[in-house]
Amino acid sequence: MRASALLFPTLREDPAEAETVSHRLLYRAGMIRKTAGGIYTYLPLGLRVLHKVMQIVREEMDRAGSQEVGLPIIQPSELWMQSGRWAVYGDEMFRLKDRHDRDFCLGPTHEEVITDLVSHEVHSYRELPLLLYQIQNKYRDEIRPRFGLMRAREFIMKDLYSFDVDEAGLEVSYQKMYEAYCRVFDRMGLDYRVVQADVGAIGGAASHEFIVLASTGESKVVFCDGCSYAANVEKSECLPEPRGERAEPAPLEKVHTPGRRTIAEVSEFLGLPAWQTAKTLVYVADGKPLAVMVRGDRELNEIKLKNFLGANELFMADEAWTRELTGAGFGSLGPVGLQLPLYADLEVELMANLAAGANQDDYHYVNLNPGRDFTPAAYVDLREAEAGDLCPSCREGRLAETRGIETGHIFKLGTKYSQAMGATFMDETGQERLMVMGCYGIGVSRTMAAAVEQNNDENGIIWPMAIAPYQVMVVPVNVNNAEQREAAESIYARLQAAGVEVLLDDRDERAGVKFKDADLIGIPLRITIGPKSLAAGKVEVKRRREAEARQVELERVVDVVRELIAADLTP
RNA sequence: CGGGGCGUAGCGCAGCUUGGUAGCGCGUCUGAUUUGGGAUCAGAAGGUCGCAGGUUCAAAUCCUGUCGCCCCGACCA
Repeated sequence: MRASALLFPTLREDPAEAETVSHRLLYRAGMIRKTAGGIYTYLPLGLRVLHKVMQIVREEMDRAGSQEVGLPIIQPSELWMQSGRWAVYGDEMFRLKDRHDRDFCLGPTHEEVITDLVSHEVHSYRELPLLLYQIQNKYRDEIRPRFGLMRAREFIMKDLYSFDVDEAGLEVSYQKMYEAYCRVFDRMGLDYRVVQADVGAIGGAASHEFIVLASTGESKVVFCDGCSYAANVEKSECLPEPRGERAEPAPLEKVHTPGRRTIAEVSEFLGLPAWQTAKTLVYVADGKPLAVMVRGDRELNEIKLKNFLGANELFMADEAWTRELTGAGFGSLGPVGLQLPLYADLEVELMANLAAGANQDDYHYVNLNPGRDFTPAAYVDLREAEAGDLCPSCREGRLAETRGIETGHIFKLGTKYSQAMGATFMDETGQERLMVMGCYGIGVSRTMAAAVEQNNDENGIIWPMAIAPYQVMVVPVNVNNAEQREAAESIYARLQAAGVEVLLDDRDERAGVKFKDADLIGIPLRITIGPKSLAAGKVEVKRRREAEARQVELERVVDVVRELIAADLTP
């Protein structure tokens, strides 16, 4: 491709609307443009990256023994009514009507459609296991689309569904996918972690997330320094460990704490460390209020609470409602005299002489002791894991914390959808049985953004070789110089002939402009053809990631480039 | 939906407080001189000031409504 003919409108300045690195750089590099909130247009360079990601995904899904299908974007409401999700899915689903006033939606996911298909077309254990996938646009009317491609309303996803005769079969399919996903992210050259995840609304038995590490990521994960344990903080189990010496219970005391609301303010005022305080929070689960208590220096994990309660809807009560229920506002809540069901984190049981609110504005109790002064309905694992925690798996190592972007998620679904959609088969004994399903997603467009989020510098994107829009950019310093132009054309032709994806910057621009653009769009290799080296029969070959270029004889250029590409394409 | 911010030329912004000829930088077009890290000079094009009402002799500016966008929170690939 010639840069003179390529549509890649690079920008010198950051677009005002873009906050995150990937959004900014993809925009500036002329790879994406916004068409509406959370809806993007892919320009030629951006689309090439997407295609590369898709191709790697496709190859690995095929290699794992699955088959590609094309499912409809527009889906009839009947299927969703059958699974019960038409009512449950809520505002996140784009809904539309046809001219006959029939209800449809834009597919946010495809469990219904695929299970319906399989229920009609597959009837025997002899046809199982079956793994089907597609790569397609998904539509979710996000409450708040943001971060460019990271959380869009229209996005590209690879979704794969497995159908097995039993749990053991599902286990095999799940394992296959786990490995296929690792190969996908390995091949793309991304630094990622596989972590245990919460199953969320999709439901099912087990789940892993594939997290591309990036400090700007939305997901927080913990991993053990001693064993292979890794989990999303939403999921990670917390083992209770006592902190400090277990003191003898002291007499309960009520203290005036004027204006002290936060844990930091209260602990400073009382002269106690935060871990000797506790915070009490009032929540509403499916309309019923309740209170939860965690150590002052910990964070409540709402997902754990939601799972424990088996609640569909959970939110924190606002201050007015909280006051109505407890008699005090935020900052003075505590377990004593509470007229609500109270659930305390496991750690609370190990605490002694702790401080907490008195359910009276500006008053706290000190020397509270669980069992003596208050008794929760239950002690439950409710807090969010954090760095330094004891590993729940090996019980020896300590957890470290990192952030990342969830680019893949695999679930064991079980029979939830096969039951609802009537996906059954005849087994060897003539018995009709439900298929056991799994579902497996990769956010293709999000992966593109995650790759940028992880690979960039002050000059722009640094694409991993495997997903770069072009592998090499050939830059003659001055196209008006015949010698340089001819050398560039010759190298361009030879590289193309050798099957290298090459972009020739034949624009009549100053060298600086071309270098800036090459860096911004992140082409991994650059061949610079300038007067100095050309006089010696050489050109410069520079890796985007490195500062220094190497001098290469003209006739060796193709070989050197191929070697560099091969070295950067991890198996 | 709650909180915060913003809509003025393709992009980034000023002007609005105190109403009175719509401005700057980048980009674009023409010409010249340039050509190894976003050139210089000369000239030019380009804007219903998001939209709709209202106040006023007069509105980008004041008022009301509305639409859209961005950021923070509850959702998720």
